[in-house]
Amino acid sequence: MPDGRPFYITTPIYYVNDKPHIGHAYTTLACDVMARFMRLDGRRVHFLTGTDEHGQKVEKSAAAAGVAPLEFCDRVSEQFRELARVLNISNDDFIRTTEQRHIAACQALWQRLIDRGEIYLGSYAGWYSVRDEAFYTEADLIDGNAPTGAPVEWVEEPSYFFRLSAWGDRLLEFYDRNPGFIGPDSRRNEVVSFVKSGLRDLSVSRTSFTWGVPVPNDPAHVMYVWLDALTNYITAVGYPDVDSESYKTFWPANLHVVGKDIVRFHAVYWPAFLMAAELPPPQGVFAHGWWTNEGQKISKSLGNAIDPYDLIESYGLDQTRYFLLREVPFGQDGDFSQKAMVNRINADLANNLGNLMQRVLSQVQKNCAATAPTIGVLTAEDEALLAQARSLLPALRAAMEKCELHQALAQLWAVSDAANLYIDQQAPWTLKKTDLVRMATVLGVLVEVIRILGILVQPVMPDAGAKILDQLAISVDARDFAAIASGPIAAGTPLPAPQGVFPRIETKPIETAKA
RNA sequence: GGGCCCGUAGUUCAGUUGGUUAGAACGCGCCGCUCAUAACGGUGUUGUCGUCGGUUCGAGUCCGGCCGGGCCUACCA
Repeated sequence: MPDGRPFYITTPIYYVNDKPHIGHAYTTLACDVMARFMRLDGRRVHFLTGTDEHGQKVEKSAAAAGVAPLEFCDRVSEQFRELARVLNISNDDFIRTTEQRHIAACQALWQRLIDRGEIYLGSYAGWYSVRDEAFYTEADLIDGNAPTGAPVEWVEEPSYFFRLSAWGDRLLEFYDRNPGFIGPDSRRNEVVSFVKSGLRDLSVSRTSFTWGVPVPNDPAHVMYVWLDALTNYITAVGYPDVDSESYKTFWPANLHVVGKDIVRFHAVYWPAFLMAAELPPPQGVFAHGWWTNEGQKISKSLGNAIDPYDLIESYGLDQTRYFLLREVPFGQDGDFSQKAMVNRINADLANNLGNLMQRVLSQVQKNCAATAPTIGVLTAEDEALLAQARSLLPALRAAMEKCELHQALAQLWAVSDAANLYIDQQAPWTLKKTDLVRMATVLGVLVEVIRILGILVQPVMPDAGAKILDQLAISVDARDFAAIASGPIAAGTPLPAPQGVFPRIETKPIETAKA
């Protein structure tokens, strides 16, 4: 069980030039759900998140804040750690690109690429705008000026290049052989057409600033931030020690979850870098979408960012986790609204699952002497409901495999629906007057279904899942997926008095939009 | 400009390789139940499946035009 098949999943490392917001929370949450699922399913999981700390922007931001770059990074990186704590994220490691282990990994990878002739020294030339601190291509220019209107000058500077142009065909072949490498399909199409349109060599060093990983044997250059950043995924499992236990176990990663804005870096550059270094590319890259807030695009100018801390405070942690993953098909854009949030919480959590538990357990409490009911002869209806609940695990595995987190939740709730229907049809409150043995069987079947739901809901709602299982007096070592098969709680096991797990929201939605 | 995707009930969306009366959830109306967090169950409700035309015995499901919307089109990350 603990030494099951490895599963290595990563969030992107978050750029410290930005404060944590809903987008970061969402990505990390999705990874956490998959990581927890796999762990409960007996897989050996390595779940990585962290911060990306180099680059010109960070150097500038630090200067603006009047602190040294590393000190600046320390502060912001800590905010991301804090977010992970508050979200109850189960990451196994938190990497920072300023760590020594990472710098060593980057330099080792670089050297390997140099040795193979995949990186060469050339010069980067283009129209540079001092005001924008950016290069523009000929096509970008408008009337000889930058698109921003700033004046530009022709600049050439020495730069190392990665021979990306040589990898187009091999990338296409790789995508072809691994149809599941990029998800969802729409992103895959984009990436394929991007690669088909032809790749140019990639400038992978900079001389215009110093806050980065020094290029080996050429201290005037620091590495291009994406080469640096992407390498974190192998740093964290021990690279360059490819003989290490962790590297051998976890590389290649099973899944890099990313926002849709950084698909190209993960699905094109990263596998190219790795293949060029003769290292195996990751097995999957999945891009999720963006949130809008009450129908509006989130932007700094509108000041309508969604603060994850506000959501948690207003609605509860597990409620927030549930909403973000249930409301929108994973991979698509979605809209956050107070109304939708309250609706999900009340309809799915309070009315459906929460109330199911409450009505079952309160009857058990009153009519079964507060002990687990004795299950007698099963009818076809009993068998059908139990079979439906027991078929969840394989169905959820399939959904997880495809990153269909919303589908997994929909399936869970379909069983909760079925249980609500079953209890109405069986009417144990009527059986109480006519057939106590049958009543116990009905309640016993329901308790078993709730047990299974409680176990399976843990990846998304760890606390709520624990509360559900606490109320069924399930010991902590009987809460993984393997325990599903071990069957109902022994009849006669004392059960505590039921307590509501998911309260309804009766009041008006609370204001969470941050100005 | 080139490429990809989408437009289905009030809302959010499902709709395998074209095939009987187009589905789900939420919302809403009515009925039932009373164990339960005024929750649950039953039942009903509305759709020219964006639009025009084509292929076909038959198209939401394939082809083309048009309208509307979104995304990608590399070196800030």
